[in-house]
Amino acid sequence: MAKPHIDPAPTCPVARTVDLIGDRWSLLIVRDAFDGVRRFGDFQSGLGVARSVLTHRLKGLVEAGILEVRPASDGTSYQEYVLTAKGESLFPVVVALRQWAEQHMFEPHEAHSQLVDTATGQPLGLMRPIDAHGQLIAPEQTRVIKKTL
Amino acid sequence: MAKPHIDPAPTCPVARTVDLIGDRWSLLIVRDAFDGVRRFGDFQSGLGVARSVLTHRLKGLVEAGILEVRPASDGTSYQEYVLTAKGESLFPVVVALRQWAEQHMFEPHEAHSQLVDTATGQPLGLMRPIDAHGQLIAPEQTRVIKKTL
DNA sequence: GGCAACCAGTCTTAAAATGAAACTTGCTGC
DNA sequence: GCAGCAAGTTTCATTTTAAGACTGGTTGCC
Repeated sequence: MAKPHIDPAPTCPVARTVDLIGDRWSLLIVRDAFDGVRRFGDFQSGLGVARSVLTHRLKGLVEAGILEVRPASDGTSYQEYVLTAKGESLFPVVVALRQWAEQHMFEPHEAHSQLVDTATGQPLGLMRPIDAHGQLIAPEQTRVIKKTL
Repeated sequence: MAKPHIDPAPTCPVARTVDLIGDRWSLLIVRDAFDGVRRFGDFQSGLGVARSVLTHRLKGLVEAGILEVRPASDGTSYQEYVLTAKGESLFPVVVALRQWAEQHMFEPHEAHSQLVDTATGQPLGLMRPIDAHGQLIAPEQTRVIKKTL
């Protein structure tokens, strides 16, 4: 793409996040990281992404503080990419995305992987937006206000 | 990007969703749609996206059943792009993304737009992954199982 | 009705990102 | 020591994207 001449620091949180992980690979890297993938080669073969692209994405995610590089835990002198606390906190995003897809992107008879509670083997509860008191809230009951400070 | 030679129908829900809305614009289009934007020109000027790209994205979102085209509500003979039920159900995804960004993508002093409950003016409650009984669940307490049918 | 302005795209072109695979270094295993 | 692996980097052809000119139908207004 040509150099996008857009706001480098949008005040909309959604826009800022999309700037960071709004590409074909970053979110899948994060998903794999939640699954325990840590090594360059494992991300590469698991995702089928070009090495050069993976290099850029990992670098971007590290710079963004979502992943961090650390020495390999298996004794070798290679390195690993591990989710930081900031990266771990993307869990709700990944779960929301997954739940939406499970409901809307598969035919009834179509097989798909599923995220379950390890303890019980049951799928997670549905994530739903709530108001300040924990009551379910619909899109029409919300609005975006300019800025906060 | 060169023609990505990847699985056209991955069994991972996250992957399938990323194939659909994992680009710099689709999610922002959906966000604007939640904000009431409906016309081609309004999406275009609001996002600053190239017209040709917007055309492709809108077409894709319509084909995916996230938006639908309908005659303009203002009496003109133009058309509008409106969220379908499937599109509306992306609300939790957008909210989760927004909440993550509000917490992690802004400096403490930095202004950002905010999503609030229209009735009370208060920000929404935090979305959190829960188990089948509504109890908070952490990433480490979950795992992905192959397929379901 | 006539005409300038507008809407929603399409077309063109140059810059940037991607995919694929070869190439490079520094480990590892034996 | 040496064959092979890990993690990148480089190269090159292809695909997208950005930016903006261009087009056909619609609207506003006199």
